[in-house]
Amino acid sequence: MSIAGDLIRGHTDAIILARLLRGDSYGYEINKTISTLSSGRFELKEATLYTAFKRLEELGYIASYWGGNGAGARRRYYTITAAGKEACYRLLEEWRETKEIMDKLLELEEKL
Amino acid sequence: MSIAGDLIRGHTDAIILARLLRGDSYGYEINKTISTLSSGRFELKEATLYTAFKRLEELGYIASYWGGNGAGARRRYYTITAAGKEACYRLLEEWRETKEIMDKLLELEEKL
DNA sequence: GCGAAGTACCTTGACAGGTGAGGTATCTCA
DNA sequence: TGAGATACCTCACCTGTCAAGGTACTTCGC
Repeated sequence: MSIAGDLIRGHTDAIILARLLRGDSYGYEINKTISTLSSGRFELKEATLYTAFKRLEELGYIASYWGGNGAGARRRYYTITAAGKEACYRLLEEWRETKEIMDKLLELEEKL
Repeated sequence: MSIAGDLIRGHTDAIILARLLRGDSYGYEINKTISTLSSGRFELKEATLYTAFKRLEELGYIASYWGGNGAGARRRYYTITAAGKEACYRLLEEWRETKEIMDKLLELEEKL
């Protein structure tokens, strides 16, 4: 694992919601997409993914339905809800802020 | 709290090491610096900070010594070790990578 | 002289999220 | 028929955060 799990902790929800913002999807596909987009450097473990789905559904941020299976087992699709969209935008904003602050804190050359 | 604790999880070590890279310091001061640099939006809780110190010292990334007290109680100063510097550079690189990947994963407009 | 406020450190227990390991079921292709 | 890909799910464990609580010293105002 090139990127430690704790680095994505707190970001998994944002990642999943952002993915669903682009259209309904199912676990296996989301996992593949993340892996592909990150060139294999990020990897959401299956257990992490499915617990996240459960959490997000309980929060009312996503909803699920059984969809047709393509090649393989049946798929459970997820849609993002209105509340989920709001949460997603909030998380995206938080990410922007986190980046900004982290860069400031890690910067080696700035003077206090 | 504007930025949730889980967002910095996995980054606390990097923050502390990066701070020590700029010179020896002690817990209370580091905490203040972080709070100041982030305009109060980030806040490492004391318990988190001291457990991190302990962890980092056990890993051999930092070393401590009792220093003169300025105004108030005695201070325990921390220095970054050679191993700590290495770790710090590695963590900084990881942060750069994390940012890049996260931006890709959260991006709403890109086409697959 | 006394109390409040600031400086400075530390520990404990609870909690939440990530994950290894394990399990189930279906479909395709050789 | 068996391997490999697709697809889902759960449990027990580990680690890091943090609320709460504690100690001790100094300065400053009253």
